[in-house]
Amino acid sequence: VTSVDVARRAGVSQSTVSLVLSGKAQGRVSARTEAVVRAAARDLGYRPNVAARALRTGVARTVGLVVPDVTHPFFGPVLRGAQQAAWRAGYAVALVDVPPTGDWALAPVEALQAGPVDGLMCFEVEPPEGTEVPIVAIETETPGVPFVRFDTEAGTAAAFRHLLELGHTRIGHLAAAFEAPTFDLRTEVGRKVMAAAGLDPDEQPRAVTELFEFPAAAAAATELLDAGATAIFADDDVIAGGVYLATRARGLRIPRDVSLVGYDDLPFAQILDPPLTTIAADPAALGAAAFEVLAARMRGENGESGRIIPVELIERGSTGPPPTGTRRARR
Amino acid sequence: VTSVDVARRAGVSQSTVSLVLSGKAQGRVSARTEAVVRAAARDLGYRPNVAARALRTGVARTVGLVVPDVTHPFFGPVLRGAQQAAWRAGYAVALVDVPPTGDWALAPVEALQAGPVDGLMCFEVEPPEGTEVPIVAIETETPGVPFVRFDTEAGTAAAFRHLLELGHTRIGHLAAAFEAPTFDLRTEVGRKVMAAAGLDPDEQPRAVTELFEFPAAAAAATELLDAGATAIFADDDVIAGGVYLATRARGLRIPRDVSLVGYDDLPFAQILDPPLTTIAADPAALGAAAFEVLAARMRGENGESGRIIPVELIERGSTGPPPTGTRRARR
DNA sequence: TTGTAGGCGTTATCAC
DNA sequence: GTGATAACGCCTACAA
Repeated sequence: VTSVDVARRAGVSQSTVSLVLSGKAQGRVSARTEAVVRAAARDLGYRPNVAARALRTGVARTVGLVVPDVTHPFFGPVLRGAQQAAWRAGYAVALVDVPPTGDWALAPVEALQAGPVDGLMCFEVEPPEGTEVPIVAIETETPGVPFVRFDTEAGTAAAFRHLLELGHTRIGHLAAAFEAPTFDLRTEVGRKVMAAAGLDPDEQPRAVTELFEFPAAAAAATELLDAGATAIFADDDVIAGGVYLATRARGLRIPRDVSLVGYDDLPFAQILDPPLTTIAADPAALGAAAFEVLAARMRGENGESGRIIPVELIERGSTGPPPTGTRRARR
Repeated sequence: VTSVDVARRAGVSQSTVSLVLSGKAQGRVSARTEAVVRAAARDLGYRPNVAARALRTGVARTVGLVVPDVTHPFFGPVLRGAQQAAWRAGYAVALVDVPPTGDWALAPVEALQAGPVDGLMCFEVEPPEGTEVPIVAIETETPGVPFVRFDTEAGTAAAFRHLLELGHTRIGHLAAAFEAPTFDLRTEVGRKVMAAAGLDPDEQPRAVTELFEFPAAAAAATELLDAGATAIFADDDVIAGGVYLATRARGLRIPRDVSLVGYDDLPFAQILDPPLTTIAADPAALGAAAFEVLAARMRGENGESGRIIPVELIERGSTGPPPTGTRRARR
């Protein structure tokens, strides 16, 4: 069913149908004609063909969201936030999951360049070079590209200060191997805060996990435990989850033997035993903000260069004072 | 940059370009010409305009995946599985998150009908009526619609039998209020298995949670605890997570005081304390299978009417024998 | 082996 | 106020 069918049924020309249905009928088409057209369209269940419209107007009313791993629980809410904001603005969101490795990693993104997308939101993914459409970077930064990100500096600093105030002097960093500015920043801020507190950052243990998976994180956490850490800052709640596994295997208890701070406040943080102290970030807000910044860019406004979203330390049960000397010596 | 630009640069006609680049040049275009065209296309960075192609061919090479809640951790892997299968077949996947409530719930789906999509995969969402494109239902069943789903009967039966074999005679069902065949099936199978074991299903406690969220599930779990359940079958791992919260608040221990079986084997199941016994289902396989069935339908093959994917009981630490009479009497 | 021509369903610019 | 008419970029008979 095309606009021609509607026109025929309404007894008008096809262009009148187009005028009416695209809302440009103001003072150009009589109210009577307009009503007839609308009725005909409804009766026929007419829906404009998006391909034809896109071809004619050069606009797809679709934006792409590129993520490195749909599987990570953090993305669901991000997508939902972006989707809602986009929906309100009359846009659809195409989700693209780029394969973690390999040179063809960007193949899916390139496919989008072909025109089905009017803009791109890249989450922790380096925005492709030489793109025609507007881009917004999420949780990553590239010169000249507008961005949306969390206040990682404040979040990380809050986490380390919390541990420091509890009296810890041996704070391990359980880091993600994933290459992204947000993780680099955590390392940097952590070192700075510890240095400011009189600790030598180079003396503090550090371990790296390749995957955002519990067993991998547990292996890395074990290194930290072996290095005598009494507190651990994990780059992410999933990684923090690995610490629960590692301590359990060692017969250690959180927070009695080791304190732990995670990052993201994923839902499962609250059901762990003890519940995880973590930095809460609102992923839906991130997604929505990303779309808004992108929308402004698509409208041609170049004002806003980025947006930083606040985060918050949630103290739950996984942090406490360091163990006394005797208890620590036990192992 | 259009195919006309490529043609001009290669010194051939536009149709020759089209022939070459759509792979239909076999024995119709000379190797030399073909090489020239390809070079020109590469130099110019030509990418066919999908809108134009879709308009001309009537095919979008895109399928939609409709989910009720992107936020649930189960979907990430489903999407990834579908995405991979689709990608290999040259299709893109458009993710659509339908708002959980309200009449406009299907608005996003309707938007897709307009033509941007060649097929639809509906996850736990009632497939819309009178659709033009092929549909496959995931984890839901509608007469006449091909489906892909897990072997819920086997999974549920395995869970209940496991509890029964452990000696439990008071088995609570912590159910999701979410309206879906897969959940109805769990109730039905659970009752059947218990009846077969000589238990009166109507005597067994049952509680319902509206949301797939830990606090809500915890509230419902508390009812079951109050009703004297010594074992709980949860419709889902997230819901099972609520039981950890509820037992902790009550000072009860899993599995000493109450046994628990979840469903889905979400990643966090392994880091809970004790690790959760659950029914493992492979969500990526589900997504991939859904695309395959849909692809067959899109090819016009009407043979396969559905596919059932096996699941498996993973015994971890959350199940054990029921407490002795004395211990139970204590509370 | 290559080129010509027509049309997919819209929107937008003009005449009427 | 309304209706022809011309693109948008691509694919595909069919003609040369």
